[in-house]
Amino acid sequence: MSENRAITMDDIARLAKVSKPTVSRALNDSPLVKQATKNRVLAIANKHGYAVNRHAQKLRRKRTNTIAVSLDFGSHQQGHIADPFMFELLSGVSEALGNLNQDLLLCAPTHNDTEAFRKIFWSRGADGLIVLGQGHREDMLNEFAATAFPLVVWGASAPNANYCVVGSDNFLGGQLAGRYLLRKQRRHLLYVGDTSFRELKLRFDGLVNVAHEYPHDIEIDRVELHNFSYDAAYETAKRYLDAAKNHPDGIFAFNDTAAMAFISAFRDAGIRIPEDVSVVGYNDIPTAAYFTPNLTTIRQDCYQAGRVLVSKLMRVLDGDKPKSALIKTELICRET
Amino acid sequence: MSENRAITMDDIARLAKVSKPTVSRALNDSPLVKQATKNRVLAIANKHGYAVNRHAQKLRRKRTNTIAVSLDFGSHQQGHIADPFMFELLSGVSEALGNLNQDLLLCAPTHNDTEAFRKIFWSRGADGLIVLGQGHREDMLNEFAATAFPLVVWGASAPNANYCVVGSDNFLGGQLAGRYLLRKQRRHLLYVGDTSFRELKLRFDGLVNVAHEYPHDIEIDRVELHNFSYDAAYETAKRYLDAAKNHPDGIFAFNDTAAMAFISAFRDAGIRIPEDVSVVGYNDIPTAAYFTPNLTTIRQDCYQAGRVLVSKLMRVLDGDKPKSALIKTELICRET
DNA sequence: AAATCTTTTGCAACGCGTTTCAGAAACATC
DNA sequence: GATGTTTCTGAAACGCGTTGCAAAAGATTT
Repeated sequence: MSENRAITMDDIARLAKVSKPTVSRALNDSPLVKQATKNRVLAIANKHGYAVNRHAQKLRRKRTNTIAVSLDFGSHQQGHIADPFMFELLSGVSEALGNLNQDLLLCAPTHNDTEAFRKIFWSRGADGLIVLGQGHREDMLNEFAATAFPLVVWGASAPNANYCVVGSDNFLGGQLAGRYLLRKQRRHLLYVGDTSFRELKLRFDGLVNVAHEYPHDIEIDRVELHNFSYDAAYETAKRYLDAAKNHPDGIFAFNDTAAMAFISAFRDAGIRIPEDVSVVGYNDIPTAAYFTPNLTTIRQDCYQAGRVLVSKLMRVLDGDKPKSALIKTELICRET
Repeated sequence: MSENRAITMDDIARLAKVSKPTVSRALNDSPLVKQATKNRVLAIANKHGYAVNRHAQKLRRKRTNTIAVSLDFGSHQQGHIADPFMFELLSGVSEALGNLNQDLLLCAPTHNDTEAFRKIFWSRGADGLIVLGQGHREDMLNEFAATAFPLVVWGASAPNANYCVVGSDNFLGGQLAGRYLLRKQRRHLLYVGDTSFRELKLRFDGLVNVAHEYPHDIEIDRVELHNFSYDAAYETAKRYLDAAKNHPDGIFAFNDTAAMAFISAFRDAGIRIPEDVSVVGYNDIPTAAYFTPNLTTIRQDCYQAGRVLVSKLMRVLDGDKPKSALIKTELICRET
């Protein structure tokens, strides 16, 4: 075990008394090699704990079987990190990649991610890129896609996007939330979220759409929330309540954290929830189910999301130009 | 942009009218190359968006500048995933690795991770391994370490561990929780956690230690919780309450999720929290601060954790045998 | 047994940087 | 101007698999 030089394919070849190409072919289960030879080579390789040097391999082949995944954790300074949902999404992607025997190179984008991503790609660090959370980088991503950079993005598809986007059916999500609130006899709705993000705008649109088709007059407010932390949401809720003459009776928040923050702020202001105000969140993060009150929310299937993201990317790698896709989106009703 | 053949170092050499080795040295900022030449080469390389083929590079050099990180998400079937704290830890590790220009290869261990890990290492997929959550795999890890497999583990150090372990000061964490509960005049404590995990045993020990040094008689119960999901914890809490004649007035749970589950179960049983029972969790996950009631908990500094894990591993890679280390551990008191 | 076709195997080249070592160029010393 | 140093550059080899192609071995046909 303690040889200082790593064991190579040449060693295996010598031990098996065949040539190096034969070993290579045997390990790759090539039909060119006789079964008996294959067995012998494999046995010897196993016995010696041989593993192909993947850099030599990747150098020669042109595929690296590695997918870069970009996930914005948020910075140390900001302190707060991505929505817990992103973790589940990462989990789904990880599983899907694992099933396809692809390595997962995790990248936390920094200030100039453009350069970083390009570098990874140009240097053959990965065959393609999965971006979890496009944020406001649509232009960059479009530019990437234009230069045949294989990528797939989690989010909402822009009309002019020339790359494949996989995401929750945000419009439907908004509709589901809207219908739920209207069914609860709510008439004055509040949407909480930064509509400069395409996903969040679609959720708002879905809400508005349902409200407009409703036979009664529905009032819809909107609070633009530019910071994703709980504390910022809480503060925003406070300010909103201070400024508003009458408070809404239904809230649809762009994520569960914001929903929880608004619930807390409203409660702290003496408003009863769920009696006076119904609230719907988004993502069904783990704590949503046991928040007090249990949070009604919109769930996305993160495992399906992972699978779809990965399979789309594989098609991109094959030269296809797959269509964007929507992930199963459903209301999880937790009214007590 | 659309040449089908990727640009190589030879191309840059030709364009800069120097030899390939000179380009290599210029890109690596070697003192052997004249500054003027360096500038010229770099300019040309930049202009053409050249990036070193990292597989050729890694093949030749013996370091890959890649660190594998093993993170157990839990399986699709189980559905539930790792503690949110793991996400923060991953974030910390990611940041620390990024600062050192190391790539992060994310591995979700499967049924036979032993083989998987070995393969990664033997195949030069990574220089070393960071294991987030050793679980019950101490033997495997010991075996790994014995064969000069560079690894660092997040968790608690076993007496016989021959690898470096970085983790929260679990004993201190238990003490902090214990002191907090005793300060609140609690006399009948309950520890919730699977003490077959070394970390969780230490937390229990810390609690017991403080109780024993206390001038009054303290009763300590223990519930072994083998499933990490909220629902399982809730069920366990229910069963515990059904079986117990009198309930405890202080709870220390091995993580925040379990703490929340116990709080909910106790409340659902008509027990007032925090009036009747004080509860302390562990990890300070994002939702802890805005759970109702706000959860008092033990916080670990995940960024420091990431930094320490990475720097220890770097020392292992340099042939050192660094000592295990404890991470800053503090009580976050959120009594209202 | 010779001729033909298949199935297996091996030689040599290749992919793309890095490193060793020798040699050229530039500069200093006498 | 000859000699010795120091600084810089390039030729060639190397790291380790994979692949094109030719050759060997074996099977089949005549």
